[in-house]
Amino acid sequence: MSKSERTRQFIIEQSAPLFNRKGVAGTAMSDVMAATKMAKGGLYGHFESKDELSFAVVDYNLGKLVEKVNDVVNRAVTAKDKLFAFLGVFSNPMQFPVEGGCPMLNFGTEADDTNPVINQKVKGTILSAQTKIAAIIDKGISSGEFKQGFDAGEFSIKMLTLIEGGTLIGRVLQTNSQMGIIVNLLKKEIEQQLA
Amino acid sequence: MSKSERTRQFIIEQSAPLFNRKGVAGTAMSDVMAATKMAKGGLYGHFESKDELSFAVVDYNLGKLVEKVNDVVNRAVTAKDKLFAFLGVFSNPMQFPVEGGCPMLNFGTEADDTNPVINQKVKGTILSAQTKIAAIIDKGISSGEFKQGFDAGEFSIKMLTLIEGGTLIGRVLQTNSQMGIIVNLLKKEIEQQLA
DNA sequence: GCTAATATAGACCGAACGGTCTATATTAGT
DNA sequence: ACTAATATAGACCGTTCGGTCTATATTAGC
Repeated sequence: MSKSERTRQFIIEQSAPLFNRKGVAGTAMSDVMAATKMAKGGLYGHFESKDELSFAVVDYNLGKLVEKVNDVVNRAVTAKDKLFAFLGVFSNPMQFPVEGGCPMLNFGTEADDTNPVINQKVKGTILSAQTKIAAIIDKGISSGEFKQGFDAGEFSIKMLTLIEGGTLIGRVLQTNSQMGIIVNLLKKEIEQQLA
Repeated sequence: MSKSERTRQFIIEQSAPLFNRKGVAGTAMSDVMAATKMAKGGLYGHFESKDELSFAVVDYNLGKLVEKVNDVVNRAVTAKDKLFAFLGVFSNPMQFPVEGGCPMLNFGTEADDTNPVINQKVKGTILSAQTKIAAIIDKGISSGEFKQGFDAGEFSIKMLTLIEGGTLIGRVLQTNSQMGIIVNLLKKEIEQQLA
């Protein structure tokens, strides 16, 4: 990795929590300057606009989340454990790879009306997350771990919806308790589908 | 209502969709000037800062939603119908009283880290919504409409979480279909709790 | 160690931001 | 209809925004 590439990556990493916490519109290049301790000229040598930086940062934040989920899911063996591991990432906000909460939620709400590029990125992440959940369930059914009747499509939608809704409510209420209830609820449902 | 009060209300109403769509940080006073066709001096005669206006607008948007929910819920007679009516408000985005989607979601995500005043307003609305759902269920249990075992606390959390999560995902994916699935799921669960 | 390429700092720019102020309309009370 | 109070327009202000440009460091190849 060249020096330029390393610096670019450094800028993205330092900006990631800023954008995730304050939003794209709410984060100024001066904030990025402060976080990186670089001057404006330095930054604009690596990104030709704030837009370009924000796209890279959104990719980074979404990517970190996906990476984390893949990581814990792949470490688990059974389908049930994989689903539980997936839930675990969202059940504890401290476990989040980037501070500021779930980037799907943060960038999803900000971008929906105003920023089609970012909207598309979030869209892709949400769809792939649902697909991933459904795939785990389908595999679990094939292997005989889950009942035949387990509706993978419906449950994957429900699970991700509850996760995102729970994240929002948890952040607004500044408590983890409701998310705990939600996650336990989902775990119970998963266990009921064990063959 | 005095002229001043009417004008103040007019400004709030014209600004409401702006803030709901573009967010507080994303909406400029120049946008408000355009929407109201008033000059800056006129606006600042009624609000001493953008902050004060944004607080009033958030109150208005949240209030309109609560009002709409109360309206349709009160019109229903049975507990089941009340819950269904509640869901109906969120199932169709066209039914929303203010364009730009659910203000709990919009302002909730924007404010969580940056704006304690707005955060508190959203917090209050979410809690009162959950309380309202739980109250409907409890009444339904008392009247014998619902089973004794219907867990009002848990279900109210689940229902609002699914609603908010579904709203987010619906907005990001730009489709109503997942929300339809979520709402049907909730309706089925409610019907299963009928005595 | 010299040189060519690259990376960076920081002064600078115009535009847009939130906000103020005064002169002028407009209103409401008598 | 006159006047006192109120509401409004729009010029103006300092600040901050995203972005540019040039002079200077710093790097990498030979």
